Amino acid sequence: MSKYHFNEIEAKWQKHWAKNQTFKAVNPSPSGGGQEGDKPKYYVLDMFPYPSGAGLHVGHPLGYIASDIYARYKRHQGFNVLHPQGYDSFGLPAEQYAIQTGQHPAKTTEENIARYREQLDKLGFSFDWSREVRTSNPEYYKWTQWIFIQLFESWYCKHANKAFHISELIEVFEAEGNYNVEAVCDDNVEIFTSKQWLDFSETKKQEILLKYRLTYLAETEVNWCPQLGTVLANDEIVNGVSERGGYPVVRKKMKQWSMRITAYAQRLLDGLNEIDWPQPLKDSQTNWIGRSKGATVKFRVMSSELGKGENSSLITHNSELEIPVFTTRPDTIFGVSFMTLAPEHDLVSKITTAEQKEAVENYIEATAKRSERERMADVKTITGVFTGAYAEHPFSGEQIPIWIGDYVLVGYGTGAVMSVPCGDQRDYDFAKHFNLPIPNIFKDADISEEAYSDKENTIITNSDFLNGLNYSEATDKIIAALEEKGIGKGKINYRLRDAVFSRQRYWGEPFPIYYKDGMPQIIPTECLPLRLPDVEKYLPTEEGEPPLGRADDWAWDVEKLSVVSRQLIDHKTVFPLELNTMPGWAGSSWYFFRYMEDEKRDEVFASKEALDYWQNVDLYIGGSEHATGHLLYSRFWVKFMLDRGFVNVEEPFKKLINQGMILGESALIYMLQPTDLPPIFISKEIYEKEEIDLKETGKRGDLYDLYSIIFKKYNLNSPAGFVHQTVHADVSFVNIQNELDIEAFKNWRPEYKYAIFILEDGSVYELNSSPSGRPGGAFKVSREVEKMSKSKYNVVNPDDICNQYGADTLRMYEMFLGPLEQAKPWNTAGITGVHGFLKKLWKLYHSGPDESFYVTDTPLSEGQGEALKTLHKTIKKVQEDIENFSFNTSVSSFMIAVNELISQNCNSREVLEPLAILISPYAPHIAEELWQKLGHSESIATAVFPKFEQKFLVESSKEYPISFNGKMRFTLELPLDLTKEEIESAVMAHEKTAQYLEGRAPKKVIIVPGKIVNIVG
RNA sequence: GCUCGAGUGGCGGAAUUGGUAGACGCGCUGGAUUCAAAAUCCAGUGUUUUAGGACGUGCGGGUUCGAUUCCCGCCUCGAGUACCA
Repeated sequence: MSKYHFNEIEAKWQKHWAKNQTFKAVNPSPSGGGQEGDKPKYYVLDMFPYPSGAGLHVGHPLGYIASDIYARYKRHQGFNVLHPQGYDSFGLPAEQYAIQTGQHPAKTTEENIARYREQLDKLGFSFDWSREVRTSNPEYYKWTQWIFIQLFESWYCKHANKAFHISELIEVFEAEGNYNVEAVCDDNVEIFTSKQWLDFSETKKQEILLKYRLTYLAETEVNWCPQLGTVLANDEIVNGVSERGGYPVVRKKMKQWSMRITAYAQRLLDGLNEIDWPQPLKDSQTNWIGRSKGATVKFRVMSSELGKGENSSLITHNSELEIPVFTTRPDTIFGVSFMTLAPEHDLVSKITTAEQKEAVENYIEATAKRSERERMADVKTITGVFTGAYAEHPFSGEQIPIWIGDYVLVGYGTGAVMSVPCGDQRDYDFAKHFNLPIPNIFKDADISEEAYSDKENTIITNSDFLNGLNYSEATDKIIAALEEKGIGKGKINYRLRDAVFSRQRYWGEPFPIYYKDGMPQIIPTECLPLRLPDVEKYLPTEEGEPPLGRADDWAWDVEKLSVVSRQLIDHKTVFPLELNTMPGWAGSSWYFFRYMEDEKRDEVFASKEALDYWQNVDLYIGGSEHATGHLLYSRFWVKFMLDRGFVNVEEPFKKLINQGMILGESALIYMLQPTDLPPIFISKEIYEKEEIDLKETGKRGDLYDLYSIIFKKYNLNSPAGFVHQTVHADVSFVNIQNELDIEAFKNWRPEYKYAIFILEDGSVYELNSSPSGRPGGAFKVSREVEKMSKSKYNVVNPDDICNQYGADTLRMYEMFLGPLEQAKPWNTAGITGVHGFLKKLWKLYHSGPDESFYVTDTPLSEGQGEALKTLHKTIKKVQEDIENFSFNTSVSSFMIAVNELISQNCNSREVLEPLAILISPYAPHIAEELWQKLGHSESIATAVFPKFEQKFLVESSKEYPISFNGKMRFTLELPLDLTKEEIESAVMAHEKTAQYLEGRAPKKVIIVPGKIVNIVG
């Protein structure tokens, strides 16, 4: 009578939840009272998606399902749960699409969001949509701009180790100049007194302040991608090409906004100890920040004319030039035999001698031509050139030749190294290649083949006052000596660079900045948002300006306090606005705070009460690809916002889980494309057999005979070469046996319409063969596991699965696939098992006549304890599993429980009611339906999670495994309250024991009560 | 190269503190039901065997009464990162 009609049930409850706002989170009232205020809070967040035109595929929901299970579980546990969702809706694809079609990105974004929402709703997530955010929404990016202004108006004090308002810095400048200021700032800041400061012009003051601001403008060498017409951050480049599109990237100097994230390097590192994140993710942040401890040392350049003279005693130290280097091994300073500068180093042109000038210039030109990618790919080739100049060793006074080489990177450290060939492999290789001396300063170390880089197990020698010391002793002593001489000091260096924050794009947040006398000025915060202007085209201008350069109304009137036409720019009251926009990570670096606010969104980014209540994200779920992007930038912004008192947490995400990627199983087809024929497709086994035969015998076989028949038929000569290629077929044309739907495939592409197919049985399928006369053989494709992508036609849409099996099945199946954090290929082979389970679950509650709902209220009597045992075993397991994010194993537990309860003919409310709650985080729709049938009018969402009671699991006896020498031989049921001695005598008395002992006396009997018995003998 | 992770049946995977290896599901085999099919239900399913057993968690060793689990050395695969001084 009542079958499991999942489609009806799911639609019904999705509608019900939306209508009743079942999952709306409520902030406690400011007075502190209210029902919600009594509950502990819990904040579960997914990394919000970029709404792409392709829609959701089955991989997207994996993390959302996991977080939804957790959020629902926490509601059952009595928490006030915040589980919101939104869209990271600024981004390149919408803009690329706009360039191609002229369609406004806002419109495509809107459409894509609508589709995403429809797909998400079908999966039954318990999101509170009333708090949705969209980063491209002006009401939202108003606050992104606001935060930018706060960064602009802040500086970082190294002494207090936090950020302060810029006005506090100005006060210091006015009172005493900048002599005592310890700030994170540009390298080239001049020292001035308070008087000098007061005498500076306004523009000069602004210029100086810009060197201190946490976001600043600087001429920086950036990764420029000509095809995309924009700058890319380091984490947007993969293997020297752009992450999106795979276009080449070149180095280029541009005036760009940067974020002084380096100010926070140490705190970003330290914070990792406070948060519960996967170790690999923490490791990659640690590597990205790249802390290394060492020292800076200044080497004085010798006057080059004298330096090359034979009589070195004549050399005077009158050279003004110094080369600072950073080294992690100051203890090896007496091993320095040359120095190497990066080709781009500023000093190169100043120190190069006349004789070497030509060689050096040629070398610099040659390296500049090599792209970053070539330079990276070709690490083996050693190149370099001598500058002709020498430096003086700070302790021995020896002259050290100065070389340039492209193994030294201008962007790291000081762009120069002191080369110690005996201790560093790169220096060693360079020295060998150019025949430079390799003095050995390690006692008993063999450096005939390679450098000796083990710093722990060595004693320094040939090193003057460092002789006989080990690494750490020598390091301490040399740093003290350097500091005493004033030519160096201990230093921590970070690999982390300041983050470039400008993008030459349209579809991003406009900077709230205009330019007066070339200096950036902020737009008053009360005028925000500064809305993105309309443009006719989304491309850069002919002059190479970003797309915003095309906007007519894009100037700032300081009197009217509004955006006006560019025509009106007079640099007196109307000024040009910034043309760049912010990068994708701007909006995603603080969105988690926005969800906390539900009412005063116009007044604040999030109110103090909301921030105080929700604090930070308790559980964050998303992909590991954001390890060094989003997850680092968010942490940086949160630390900054804490410093300035806008929020009250040091870290945004307390616990983080990376869900593994669901991969697609692409369908690949072998193809031969003759010049005058439609393509010929070859079934998998036929092709692969031929490949093997060809390899083994060197002869072409059956497949080539088939080809010649085909070619003959069309009066063609066989092509000279048989070049096969593989093409992707849409996975929807392929069934579970990897057989292709040939007709669907032919209709897919016009060029395949007349294609010829060689089937698995060797027969040929052509256009002319009528469907009835079609040969019996199937056509098989080969499979390859790849990332799901539109271009590989391996995308599986969750909607199809939902229609066929239901959202509850999809949810449970995705969890059942394997551990959450593991990457796994999508394969629907097992889905029927999970679907069958839900049908059985339904049946368990419908054991009445004609499959009608039947649950009895009669309490279980003594003898029916088995059902309660099953229930409590399951409660225990499921609760542990959820808390350990081991969702795959709890699905098995549910299967076991339902199988057992069916065989026990259980229909008791005492068991079936708690079971419905247990399962509701996983399969919420069926659980709600059963809950309602059980007679409840309230949603199951906040029903109290069943309490595990040990008493139902107490056993009186145990089936002991009896093993001999560690091998299990038989089992023996014994009461659990026996002592060791009693167990031993019971086991020894058993006939099988004697049989396995074969007359030997046991040497030893190990008894672990409640676990095992092991007899050694 | 470096860092991290993983190797278990035909497949996805389980075994959370060292204690009966292979839970659960898929697939496969046989059976029941059916005119037939779907669906459903029942039984079996690591390999091997002389039917007692032997072997079995990437490979080789070790610790232990006992190792998928701990230690040492290797192999393979995956991810990240890369001339970082």
